[in-house]
Amino acid sequence: MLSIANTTSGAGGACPVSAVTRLLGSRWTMQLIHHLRQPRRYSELQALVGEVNPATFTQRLRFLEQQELIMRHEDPEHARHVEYALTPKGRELLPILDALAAWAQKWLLV
Amino acid sequence: MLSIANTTSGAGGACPVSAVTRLLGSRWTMQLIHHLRQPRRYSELQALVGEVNPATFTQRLRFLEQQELIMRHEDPEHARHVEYALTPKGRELLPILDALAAWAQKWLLV
DNA sequence: TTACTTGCTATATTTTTTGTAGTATCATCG
DNA sequence: CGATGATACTACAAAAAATATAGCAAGTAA
Repeated sequence: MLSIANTTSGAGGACPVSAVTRLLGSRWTMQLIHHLRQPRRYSELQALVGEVNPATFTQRLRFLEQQELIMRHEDPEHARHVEYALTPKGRELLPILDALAAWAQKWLLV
Repeated sequence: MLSIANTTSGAGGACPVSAVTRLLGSRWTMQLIHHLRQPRRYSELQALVGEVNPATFTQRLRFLEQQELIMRHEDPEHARHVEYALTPKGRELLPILDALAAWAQKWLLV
């Protein structure tokens, strides 16, 4: 039996889909990861993602860092130069985001 | 000017990932679709998804129906019997949810 | 020196989500 | 036949999340 199937019965506790949405479900998260395909600086990322509020944006970065989906790297030579990059854990979401993007291309942006 | 503007996103308008998150980004949405692998009645779905608030839950169902990801079917014989099911558009998200679940299995649930 | 950029933080306001209660309609049981 | 219970919601106040806007310290460029 598939492990996905038997988790559908519970009250959402151990269901992997609900586990995922606790990580990726809040606003901007998926865009953020998407735009971190290559390492980016704070302001760069902010511009790419769009109309994000800086407080939310920073909070999301901190959360994703804490969950080990991204890494924050501050250049000690030049402070004020901060780069964010995906961890392996985060990088493995990219094919899924690609699939979502393909779905969107097909069904949304015709 | 840097090449930020001519990428897929710019200000988030036409980026397929941001388009997707406008549909799936709010809470419960992905769980909802996941549990609609087979058609379900309102209360059944509610129990599966877990601790959802009924107002949010209904709002989400209405929104997904409006976006044509799910269909609402009311049995005319027995009113009060309502079933929700995925449309083809919605059904094509299931492999992606499977991939997310697999990612969760690997990285989240030991 | 002065102005500007970067990577944030602070605060008040708006929007979303929640908790809890309630309701109309029907079926079923006694 | 009336009481009881389930179903599919709706209503409304309160809590939580997101937003707009302003500001700030440290560095960099002119």
